[in-house]
Amino acid sequence: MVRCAPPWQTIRDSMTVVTRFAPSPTGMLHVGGVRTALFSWLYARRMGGKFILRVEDTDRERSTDEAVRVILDGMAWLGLTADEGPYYQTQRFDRYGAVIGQMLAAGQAYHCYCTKEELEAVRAEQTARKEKPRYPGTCRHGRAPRPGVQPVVRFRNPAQGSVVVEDLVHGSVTFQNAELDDLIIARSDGTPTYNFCVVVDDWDMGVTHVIRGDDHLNNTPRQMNMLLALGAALPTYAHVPMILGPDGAKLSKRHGAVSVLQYEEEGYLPDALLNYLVRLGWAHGDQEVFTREEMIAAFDIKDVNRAASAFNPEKLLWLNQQHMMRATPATLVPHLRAQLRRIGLDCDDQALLEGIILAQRERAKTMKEMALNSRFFFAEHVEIDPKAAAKHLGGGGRETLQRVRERLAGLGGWSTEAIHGALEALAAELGAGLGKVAQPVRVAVTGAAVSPPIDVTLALLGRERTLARLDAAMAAGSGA
RNA sequence: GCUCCCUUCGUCUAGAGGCCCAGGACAUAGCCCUCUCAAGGCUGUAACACGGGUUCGAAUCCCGUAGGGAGCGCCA
Repeated sequence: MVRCAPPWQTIRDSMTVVTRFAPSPTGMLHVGGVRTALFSWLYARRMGGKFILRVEDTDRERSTDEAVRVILDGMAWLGLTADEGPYYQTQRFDRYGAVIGQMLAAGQAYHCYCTKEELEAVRAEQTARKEKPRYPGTCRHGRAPRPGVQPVVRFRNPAQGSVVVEDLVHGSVTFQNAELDDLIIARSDGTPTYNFCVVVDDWDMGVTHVIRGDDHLNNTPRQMNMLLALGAALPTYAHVPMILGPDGAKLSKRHGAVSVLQYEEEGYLPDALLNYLVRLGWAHGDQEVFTREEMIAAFDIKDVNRAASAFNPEKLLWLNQQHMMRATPATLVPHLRAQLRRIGLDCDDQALLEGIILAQRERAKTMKEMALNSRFFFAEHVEIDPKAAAKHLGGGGRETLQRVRERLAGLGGWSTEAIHGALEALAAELGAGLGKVAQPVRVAVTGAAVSPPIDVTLALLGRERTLARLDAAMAAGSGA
């Protein structure tokens, strides 16, 4: 992970766009984070720039390996490949320490000997007075070290003037420096804090466009002040709105705030998830379905909306099916195989799997659902749904099955056309509609009253299995 | 409480002063197609948060109000 010559020190083209996704592994990567990552990735791709992945793990207490794994695997599954990284902040502590030392020496930062208890007391008073809780500046103008107190380091924020954030999605936002207090950049144990690390990292890595959740908009002026103090160039900011749960409330575990990998398990296609997420807060005319290439070609961070949007599972489902129906069957085969394996079915017959995909994709919203609906193709014996049997195998049902069996057994070829012709001819002889013949066969062969067209179903199933199941259904019927 | 942000159909959105008694999509209702279920096609219900301005004219500009969100941490 550690490299001798970090790329940002060798490649330094100020003209190219550099974006980054900097998740913190304190919680699972969910759709909210993924969308921010997507916007950064898309923008870099669109501008022919670079996309960096950086893991913000400065909070060693709350960071977990599991969360890091989900970030890495999730990004890989989605195909949001980084041009650099992953970098880890915990491996850059020396660098942060050096910058802090430099700022201390320059008077841009200072030691603060106030204890947590003292500060909490001050905050309590301020809140009681209905004031904004803030650091009172006790140590700002120098203070003798206090025995037994390990000091923190605070950034000396300008007291006067204002900072204007020229945000790509919000426009200009002005903050008064008087509203900003001196934030802690190093804890008493010496470890640097988030707001400081991002600043150093984005600076070192040459990030030109900071695209992140709008919960960071309030942090931006302080970060800009630090960048200014360091003599660094300011990046362009774009604060994208957050995603709400389907109920309009904050994204919760109940819906949405689950690991992205959950969507893989549920049978969603990466392109469909990405397509869904890009349309949350962004649009390109009336277009709903986008391929990756189309997204890259049409995307611009400037077109992103300012308002938060609610996650809608139904539309994701619809889009997933749209992508399933537009994909080349062969590209879906690995997905189908994986889902079949989950339910204990192993099949490596490429032609059969492609045939099933073609037959099933317009009646399944996810690859998981497709696998579930296709079990009868592989099972040794089918369990016949009693309700379906009662409806279609009673009365003359069994007699119909016998006649179908005779026709199919003597059929010259085993194609959808041949099967279709035989069943239709039989229906005509019986003076009934195709349904009168197809439904009993469907129930006998699939166990249910629902399946792809009967000719397609039988063709895929094969003559041997078809006849065996017709026999089994007739035998079961006579026994009852 | 203070600071900042946000507000078009149930949901995602188009709309950058007249093209809008507001368009598309999901969902929903009905119809068509049809061997089942789907997919597909057609039709319908449904929105500019509210109040003032500016203007010949406002969803679009300005000011308020209300509601929602974020930040105010030795969390990120």
